[in-house]
Amino acid sequence: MITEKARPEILSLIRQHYPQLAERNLQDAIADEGTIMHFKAGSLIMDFGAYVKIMPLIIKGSIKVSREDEEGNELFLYYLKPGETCSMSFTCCLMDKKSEIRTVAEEDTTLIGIPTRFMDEWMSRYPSWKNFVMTSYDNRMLELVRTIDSIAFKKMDERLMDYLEQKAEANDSRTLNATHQEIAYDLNASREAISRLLKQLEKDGVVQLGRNRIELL
Amino acid sequence: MITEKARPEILSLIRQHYPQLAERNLQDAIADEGTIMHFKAGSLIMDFGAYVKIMPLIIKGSIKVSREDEEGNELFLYYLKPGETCSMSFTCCLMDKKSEIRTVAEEDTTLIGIPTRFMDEWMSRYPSWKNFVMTSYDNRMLELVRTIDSIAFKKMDERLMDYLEQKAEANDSRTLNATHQEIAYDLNASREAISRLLKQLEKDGVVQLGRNRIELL
DNA sequence: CGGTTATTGTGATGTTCGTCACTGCGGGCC
DNA sequence: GGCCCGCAGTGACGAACATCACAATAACCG
Repeated sequence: MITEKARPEILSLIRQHYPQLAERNLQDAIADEGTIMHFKAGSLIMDFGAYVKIMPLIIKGSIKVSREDEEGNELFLYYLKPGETCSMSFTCCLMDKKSEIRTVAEEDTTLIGIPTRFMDEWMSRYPSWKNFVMTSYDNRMLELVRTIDSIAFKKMDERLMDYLEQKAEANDSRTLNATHQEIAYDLNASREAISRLLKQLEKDGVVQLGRNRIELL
Repeated sequence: MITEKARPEILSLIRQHYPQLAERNLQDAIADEGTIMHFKAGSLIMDFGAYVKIMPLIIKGSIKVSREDEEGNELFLYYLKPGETCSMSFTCCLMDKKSEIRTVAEEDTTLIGIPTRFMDEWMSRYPSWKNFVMTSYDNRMLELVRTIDSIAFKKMDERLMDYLEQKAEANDSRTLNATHQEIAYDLNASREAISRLLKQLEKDGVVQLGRNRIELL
């Protein structure tokens, strides 16, 4: 992970990716207090149980958010993309609580990290910040409900297709690099089941498979 | 549903059930704008797709929150109890969006309804209101993540036990009135499966079954 | 190039439900 | 009492995976 302070650059990035944060004073505050951070694809940004110290405003790339239970079962929840933030971090900040989720850089990712101590103050001071935070919450909530729908109501083949589509979008590419085992972990399924379903999808002409590679057609 | 304006009573209820909303001005505002509402057990408070017009502060009873997909599959999410509010309503208000959930009174329930147009203004004006809203969001988020854990990682017998425990708590009674079919709907399972699992739980000495009645031991 | 390791394919078998087709039971109501 | 009807119990069968045990490739590396 590489960090840098770069006031003018932050200003420009915010204006470009977060136009809804329109107040000049807020933009200045972000430029003053924020830090540009770079994460390499695959690097762990925040693990379960970690105390969150920054709130990320994502600029470039994408972040995979997932959940793990006590026994180590893992489950993919959703991706965060540029223009979005992690609402989970948000409450962790305010409440000084441990993280319930894990975040990993899906691609090479750039974000502006805001130290948590400003969250609360800005909520009262800048209406557009308040709206941004509330909207983020709402979007994440919706994302979680959709995840619930998916797990509760859909069968594995459909969940798999949804997953592949989401991953393709997060990576801006219809050709995905992933092993069947990794996918199985994300969907909390067995590798064999995923292999067989992928084979079926290939037979159906929906994907093309290679070693470590899945191409969506 | 019965509603009433009752300024002094609202003041007293708020102080009793929402001590964290400590600001006098806020309490006055709630008393001025809020309405006491009563719902009979089983009555529908808000359906899918409805536009939310009030935010409920629950005083007495409990509310069942559930989700339904396009094909009509239903799934129980969580209960709301006194001292809590429905964060989902909250964003619906702000964004003027349709509801993603259904809420039904589990017991006879009393709540204070706050018209949605005050939500936003109060957020900026009263820090304790802002904190209350943020905390509610966080709690609901956590509740959703726990629901995901339950569906994704647990088998039906464990989910059933969890469900019964939650229902017992919501109803303040270890003796529940419900048909196997109703439970099956809430867990998105088949009646037969629930019947068999309950029978097994009875054999294990965990519950005692009767017609329309389940007693937790 | 050969050997090692990561990845994928495949068959056999078991478990957890879902579905279907009934039976039995209990309570209310004519 | 006899009749319904909603609820609960039950057996048979199948579908959707999980699990286990390997075989078959493909990549990688000294």
